[in-house]
Amino acid sequence: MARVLPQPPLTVIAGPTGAGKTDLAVALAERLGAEIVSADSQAVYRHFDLGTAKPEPEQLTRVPHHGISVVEPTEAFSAARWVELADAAIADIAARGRPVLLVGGTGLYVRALLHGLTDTPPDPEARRALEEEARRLGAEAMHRRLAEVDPETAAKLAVADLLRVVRALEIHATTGTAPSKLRAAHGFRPARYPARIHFLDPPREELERRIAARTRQMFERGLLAEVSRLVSDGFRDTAPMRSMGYRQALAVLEGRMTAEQAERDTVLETRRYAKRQRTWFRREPGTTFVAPPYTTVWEEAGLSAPR
RNA sequence: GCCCAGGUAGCUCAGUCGGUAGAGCAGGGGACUGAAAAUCCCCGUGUCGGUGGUUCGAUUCCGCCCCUGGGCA
Repeated sequence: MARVLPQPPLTVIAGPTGAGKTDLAVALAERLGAEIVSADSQAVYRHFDLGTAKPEPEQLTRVPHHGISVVEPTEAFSAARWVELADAAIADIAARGRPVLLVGGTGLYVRALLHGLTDTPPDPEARRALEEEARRLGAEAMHRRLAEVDPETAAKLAVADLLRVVRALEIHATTGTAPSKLRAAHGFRPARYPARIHFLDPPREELERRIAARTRQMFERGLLAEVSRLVSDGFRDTAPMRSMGYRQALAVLEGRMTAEQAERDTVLETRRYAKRQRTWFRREPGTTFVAPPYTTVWEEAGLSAPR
């Protein structure tokens, strides 16, 4: 665990896809002489460029970015690995005497960085065994089993949420302790970084417009071509291929969807995702929701908003 | 102008043998501790096109009107 040093609060710029995080962050970073650490679970993957809406090359040269295109899609990535990367980047930037701007919409990553995760690394073997059992016995049986070893966690998880049920059983299998106990103990640790989180929250209509425009642009710029390249490079069954936009583009290439359907579907999914992001950050401590033109973000950084 | 089929939730439609109605999609709310752009949970009142009539009671039956689609002129 990183040592908690006395430091000014970390400025975090969060917000739904399409709210304008990148543009704001780049402008702000230039004025502050800051560097940007990206908290985006998809932008970490190399080769997945168009559909993840990474910053433009021109923006990347204007301000140093960290956490973008840093792993191969075939690597098993995780929130914990991202935290390691982010910790290292933050330390580096601080050593250079420059401010840090944490920018991104992945709630789990932000929370993991700010508060840490429990010390329960994954156990691929245990997981594989559990997944195999789940295939044989079904979700109900797995949930029942979790209820025996950790009733508290079982009560919180829906039977159908196999992903979390299996992970909880995996933690129990490798540590011999109920995950709820580990989490409760973890809750008492101090924050790893004090932080001010600004959640960019455009009015619904505006956000919908921006999501639609941005999705159209992705397809126009050649998302289908990118995906076809990714498939022939062997990235068909990787995590980022499952994300919005990529999933739909793949369906088009495999003849399961028309291009129009794909674009429409991507817009819908992105809208829903934006809602989930809002829900997540609503209960993240230290978060303020701000509407465009986001002047309070500038003011809190000690600057006056441009124009 | 005539004939036929429809007009029910934002959309597509089901249904009520007369007791004011329900699915899918859309939409909304929520959960989230190492896959997280993932995974998962919950939420259905709307002048049943309008207006008269029959009836204790009409969205349901009858008349007329309006609208939409198709056919015939």
